[in-house]
Amino acid sequence: MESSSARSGGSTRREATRQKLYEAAVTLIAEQGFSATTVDEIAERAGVAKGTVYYNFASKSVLFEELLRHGVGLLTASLKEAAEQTARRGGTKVDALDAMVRAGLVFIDRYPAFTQLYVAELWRTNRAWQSTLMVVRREAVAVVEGVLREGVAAGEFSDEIDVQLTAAALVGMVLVAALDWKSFQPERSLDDVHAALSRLLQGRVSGRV
Amino acid sequence: MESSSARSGGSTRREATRQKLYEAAVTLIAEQGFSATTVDEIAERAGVAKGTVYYNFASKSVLFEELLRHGVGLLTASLKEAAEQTARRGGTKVDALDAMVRAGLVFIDRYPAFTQLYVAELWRTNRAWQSTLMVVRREAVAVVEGVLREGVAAGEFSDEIDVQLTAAALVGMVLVAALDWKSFQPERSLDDVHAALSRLLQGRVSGRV
DNA sequence: AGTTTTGTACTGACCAGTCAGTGCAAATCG
DNA sequence: CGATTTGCACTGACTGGTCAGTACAAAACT
Repeated sequence: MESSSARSGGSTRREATRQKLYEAAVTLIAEQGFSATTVDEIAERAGVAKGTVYYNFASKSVLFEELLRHGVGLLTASLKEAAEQTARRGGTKVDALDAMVRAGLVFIDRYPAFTQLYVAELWRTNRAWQSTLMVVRREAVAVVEGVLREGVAAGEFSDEIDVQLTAAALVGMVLVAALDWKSFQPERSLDDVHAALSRLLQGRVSGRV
Repeated sequence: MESSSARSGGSTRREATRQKLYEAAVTLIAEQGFSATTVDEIAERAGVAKGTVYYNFASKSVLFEELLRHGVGLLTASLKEAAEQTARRGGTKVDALDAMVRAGLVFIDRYPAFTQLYVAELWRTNRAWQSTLMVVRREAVAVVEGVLREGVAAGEFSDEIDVQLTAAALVGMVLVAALDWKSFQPERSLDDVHAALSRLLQGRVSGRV
């Protein structure tokens, strides 16, 4: 009954084409923006005929939306994994936050173009994929908010903190620092960057410990 | 010798038109991005003919570049002012950082569209105004870096902090938190948001004080 | 044998930038 | 004084090019 080549869903060939298109689109759109990137360019960089793009995706915007969903899905999974692993090992909530900072850095290190593109589109309004982006953002930030809330409940964090705003600020801290790293001092190591952010996170900038 | 009608520089009329064009362009580009915004739209929103745009600016990109310079100039000045005022009053460097956080929030509160657009374009590569943006960014971040460096020199901050990266992270923290505030909970007061960020800045989230 | 990809050619909407011309107020002229 | 010129600011129809999306027959995969 079962086919020998394990196929879960679509054919492998088609999946490979879609993957190539994602990769081509992500770098081009990160560099130039959505509107300035042409479908011809995407097809060419993917090494594929233009018709193939439209055989695989209903339109340019749909391609982009699926790309967004795909990418943020990876990030969210990675953040969750980091938080859960820390919990399993009996770490504190600060440890969990720190692990998530690292997971964020690893993600950005691996997919800098996606991150760039995500930031560039996130606060736009009046765009077709706005709602998709909103949903997907909530999922990611919610992971951070969850850890903060648990920390408050456990008495590890002050109950005066504003969970939502603090989560956004933490995400912003990592995002901007990492993009800066990649853009302006790419020779530095991930550990190095992580150490700097850890210090800031734990208030060891101003305070003597 | 001197003319009776004291006119310093350009005519008032022209200046007013340029201002209208700036205002129209900033909101449209923040919403849709540079490439997706047409010159016709900008002209229409400014209540001006298309030709007038080209009478006042050499091209669409030039209009945008001057807009960027103009906006970041305002921000930089405001940050400097905050730092200097704190110094004059004999505040600590943490106080100065805090004052700059507030200045940043005030700026974003007043010019949310500009901030949006700035973030969206900052990490793009291969764009015409890339170099302009780079210069202008350095100026703004340099103000924060300056305060951090002085703090280290004065022994107020650990000399192990990475000035450049920490500055970027702080800017990111304020930027993203503020955009989140404006986008998702605009009813909150500036003081409220400032308080949350202050707490984070001073490590009063996790640390017992 | 059905699915996927290719290559080429095409369409029609859209858009940055141009240009000949208008309106108007101050300056110059006769 | 009235008539004419000058220069600035602005206008909006027009042009030349670009690009998303379509069409389709032949080829390549699985």
